[in-house]
Amino acid sequence: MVRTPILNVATVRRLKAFSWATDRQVERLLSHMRLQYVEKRTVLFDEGIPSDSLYLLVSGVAKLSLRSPDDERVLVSLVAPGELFGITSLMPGMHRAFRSEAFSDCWVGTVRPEVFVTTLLDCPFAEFSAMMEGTVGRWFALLYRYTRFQSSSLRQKLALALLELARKFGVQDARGTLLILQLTHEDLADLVGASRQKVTEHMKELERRQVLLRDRRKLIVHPDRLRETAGLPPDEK
Amino acid sequence: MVRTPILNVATVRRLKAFSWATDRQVERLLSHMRLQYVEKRTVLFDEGIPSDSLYLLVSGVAKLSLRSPDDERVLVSLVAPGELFGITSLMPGMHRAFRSEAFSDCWVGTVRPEVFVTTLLDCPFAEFSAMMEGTVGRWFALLYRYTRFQSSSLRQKLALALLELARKFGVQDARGTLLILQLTHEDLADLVGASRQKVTEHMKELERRQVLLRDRRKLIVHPDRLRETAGLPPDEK
DNA sequence: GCTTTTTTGTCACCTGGGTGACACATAGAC
DNA sequence: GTCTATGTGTCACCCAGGTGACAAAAAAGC
Repeated sequence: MVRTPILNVATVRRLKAFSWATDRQVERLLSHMRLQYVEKRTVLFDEGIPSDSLYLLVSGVAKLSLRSPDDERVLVSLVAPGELFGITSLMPGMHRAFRSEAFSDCWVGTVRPEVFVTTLLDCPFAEFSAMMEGTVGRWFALLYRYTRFQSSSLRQKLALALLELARKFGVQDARGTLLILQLTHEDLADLVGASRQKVTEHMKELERRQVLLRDRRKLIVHPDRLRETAGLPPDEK
Repeated sequence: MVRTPILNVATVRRLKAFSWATDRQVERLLSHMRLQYVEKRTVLFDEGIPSDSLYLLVSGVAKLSLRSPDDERVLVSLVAPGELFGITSLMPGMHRAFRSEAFSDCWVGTVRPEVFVTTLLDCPFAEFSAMMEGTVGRWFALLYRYTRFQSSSLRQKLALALLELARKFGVQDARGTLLILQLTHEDLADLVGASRQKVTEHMKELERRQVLLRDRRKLIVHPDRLRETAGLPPDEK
């Protein structure tokens, strides 16, 4: 028989994530939190779905993972009791980057991110969330890239890196997206963690396949084809 | 001759990071921002130093990198004009995780994170910053691990992963730090992106070197020795 | 223009880690 | 206790990508 865990103000305040909050805030938060028992292996949320709740792991162990192009699963992280997860919900219009499932039987608390923010910080959620996007959004994008790197070939890593560069430094051009940046193969090698020589080889190959082309030392890339070679689903914009 | 760029309210409001702010807020922020010209290759901040300013890249390209154990540099990311960086300053007591230097000649704006937060969000910095730690702190820790993975051998990756697990799931024990978690070699393999067989081999090796030991299916690790095998500087706590 | 330095392209060779296969150990299930 | 699952240990073999070396091509100085 499963016992409902005690989740009172004192218990919660002992968690690192809430140690700075007042009793009143924690009390209010708890009154808006839905507590549920989740059996091992149950999926809490899956990659790609809209991100609209924030979770608190009360007991047990949860798991964040993602499915790589060749369908292996990458275990991104294990969540310990007392941790908040599902944090993309704090940024506007985000979708889940990882899948979350119970690694063992868990008790999980769920709150709406708006409630979480307005209760603990008393500032409008929209502003907080825009602020998060402008600041830690970069971390998130990096984490996204690096976790995908995990199970990728060099060619796929290059494609992922070039996609990120195109998003940041790309301008539309008749022939594709022009990167307004002088990058040497060595820079790219440092970015994907490979040797300069192999980067040269793969860049030639990508050029041959018309995934990109070079005008002097400027690159012009084709985002759709990059997504394809990176093994990402087409577009998603 | 270098011209000082125009940095007025209208210009800044056009940046994605500030599009949601009011004119008054942007104006106040600008009045507290120090603008400086930074020549290519100049280091803005280095890994490990206390993180106490927030930066806005006005023009040019900046670079975030880290030095790996074997002294290669990993290029973590390139920063585009209009982006904020040096974001660890928004979390309490953090140190720089990456080195930042000018990839090309740049104009860079500097603000104190307290001013940034209180101006744009009008809530106390201490609370905001504690909130960040409790929520996006996890992302940051993950990013830290994954960027170090980049230039590490499998043994080093295992050590890094085990360190993270020890921090989250470790309890002190006479023989070291006991992980209260049943992990199979397959789980570890998924975590570091390797094959189960090689993980078995390296775990045996780590056991032989007394970096860790096993009691039934529970692991007891030795954080200092893990740091050493991971190629991290000793402790830092 | 010419010279020097930096980048690119291409080798041949080596190695860390992936793969498949199978024996052994352990731990639940009954 | 026995049976079956799942986890661990260890092979032999293969391949993506690292390394070093060097020539050709672009850029940058001057």
